[in-house]
Amino acid sequence: MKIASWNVNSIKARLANVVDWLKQAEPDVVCLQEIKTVDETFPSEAFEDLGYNVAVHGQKAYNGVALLSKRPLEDVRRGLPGDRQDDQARFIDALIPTDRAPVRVASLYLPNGNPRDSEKFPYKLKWMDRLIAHAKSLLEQEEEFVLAGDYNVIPTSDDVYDAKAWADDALFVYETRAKFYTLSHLGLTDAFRVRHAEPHLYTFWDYQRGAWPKDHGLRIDHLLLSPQATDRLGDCDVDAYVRGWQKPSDHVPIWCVLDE
DNA sequence: ATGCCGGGCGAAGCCCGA
Repeated sequence: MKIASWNVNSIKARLANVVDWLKQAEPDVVCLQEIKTVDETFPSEAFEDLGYNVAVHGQKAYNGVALLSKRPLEDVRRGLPGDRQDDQARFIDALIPTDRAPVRVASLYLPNGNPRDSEKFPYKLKWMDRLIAHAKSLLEQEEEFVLAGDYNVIPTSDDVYDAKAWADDALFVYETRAKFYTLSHLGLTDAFRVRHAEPHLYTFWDYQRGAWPKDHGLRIDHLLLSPQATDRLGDCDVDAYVRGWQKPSDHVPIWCVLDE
């Protein structure tokens, strides 16, 4: 089962790209972020025509996440537990049956957190605390799971083109990375790093300053796997080529295969 | 790294992203 994650930066603006990529990549499950639209205007038909079931947790103009799956999407849950005041659409998960154990797949869009002296930074850290608590409860329930999405976290200096330039950014400061390590140290595996040890491989390149041709990127989209999912991990890679297409997202898909 | 690009909203120019 091939599971992919992609921050598309507006599903309406990116629909043609997403459909073209789906036809080539043929993922079984897709986690989308920054769809930037409400559930009612999400272009579900385009994906249903390709054989996908669709679950959406949308929001007008900002954020918004969705799941596409060729297998059934069961027990769909919208929103990250832990803060009833939080109305930003940044989390959806569902249980997906497979030939082996069912896998719970989450599509998450972790807050950016900049500027660091604004209320956005503590919101990011609190959101990460809630994600840690959610992962703990999934582990306690012994569900096999994949937490996929745009984490807005640069895990190490190997994951950024210029670590010094990003030293004080909310994606890379110590508090952010410490939360990410707390999450992964629960026993989760950064699937990409199982298959790729070499530094300076990215999932995001800014639209500005010629970041793509200069390969000034960041690795901020991640697939974190539970222990049982890690036991099934096959290949894992980034489809960087779509960044070179016309009208690209600034992020590219990351995917992994869970053996069956 | 300062939003220079790109999207939403809504019909110009501001908000937002990383």
